[in-house]
Amino acid sequence: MPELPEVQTTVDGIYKKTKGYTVVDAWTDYNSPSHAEKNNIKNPAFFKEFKKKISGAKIIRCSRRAKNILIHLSNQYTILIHMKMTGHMMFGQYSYSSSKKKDPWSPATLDPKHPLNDPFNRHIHLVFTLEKQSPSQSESKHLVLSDMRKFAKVTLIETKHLEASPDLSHLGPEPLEEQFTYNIFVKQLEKRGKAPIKQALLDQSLISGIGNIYSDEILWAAGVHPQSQFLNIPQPQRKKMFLYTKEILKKGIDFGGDSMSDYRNIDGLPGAFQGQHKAYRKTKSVCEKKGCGGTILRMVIGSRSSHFCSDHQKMF
DNA sequence: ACTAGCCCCTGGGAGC
DNA sequence: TGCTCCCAGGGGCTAG
Repeated sequence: MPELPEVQTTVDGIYKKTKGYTVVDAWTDYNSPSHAEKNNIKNPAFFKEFKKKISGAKIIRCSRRAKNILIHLSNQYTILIHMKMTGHMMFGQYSYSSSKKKDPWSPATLDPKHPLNDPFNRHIHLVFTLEKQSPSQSESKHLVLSDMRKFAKVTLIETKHLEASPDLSHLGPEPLEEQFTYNIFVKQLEKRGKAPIKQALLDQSLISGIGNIYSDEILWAAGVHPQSQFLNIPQPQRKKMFLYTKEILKKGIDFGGDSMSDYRNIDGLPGAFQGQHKAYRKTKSVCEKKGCGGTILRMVIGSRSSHFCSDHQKMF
């Protein structure tokens, strides 16, 4: 599922592929007005306005805040995309078939082995048609959102109001920024110092961008049991948690994200971090820590599954 | 001010 | 083979 490293990889990919392109059209089949928020393209009236406002605008920059993709347009608006569980963005050439009611968009290529033909890439519910305005490159390209379970949220915010918007204003600091120091890490986690540390790490208002996979991996590396309370964790383990938070998130980016589930990059290709897991979804396997010999267990904490070593992850 | 639990959604896997 | 049921979970929301 897209966490900080997957979203960062996506954002970098979108920027590389789409900078300088102009949005000329948008299409969606998200349509759940009974549950949709007012400011979400799942609301048909909102989508109509959304499409009108983004059409003709140029993509000038792309950035990330927590697990949100931010596509900044030349007209002072920013498209905000939260991919939730199963969303991922891809860039390429697609064609539309009006005869197919379900998933009518497919890659223009017919080669079944082409990465865009991966079944996980065939749940396209949002399409931006992009054009370069130079006559030599007038061919249309598409930036699409594949989202098997349709949890994604897409909205449009005036760029100057971004940080103050309800989507971003509650978010805690970015763990990979230089300003994110050990003191800030401690200060943030102390706010929920009595909650299981697993839940505190997932709390986006404390630290941004960590999800279920990376929190399991950070706690495994630091040797901390997921049910420990932060207030009881001694300083050496706290320092390890801090260092591994940065290190493991960076490693996730270096490996191109985690595709154990359905995350794919901008080209429709899987990342490789799933091969690096030490804990997440390794239930019943032998702990890989040198000389440990423990077993990876699974436990539900805060209605999220948590994976940890029975032996070297200590309860504090 | 907490937290537990529901909800959105669909494909994959287990069990029969 | 095919049906039913359970599970995956980010984050918004409500109820307690």
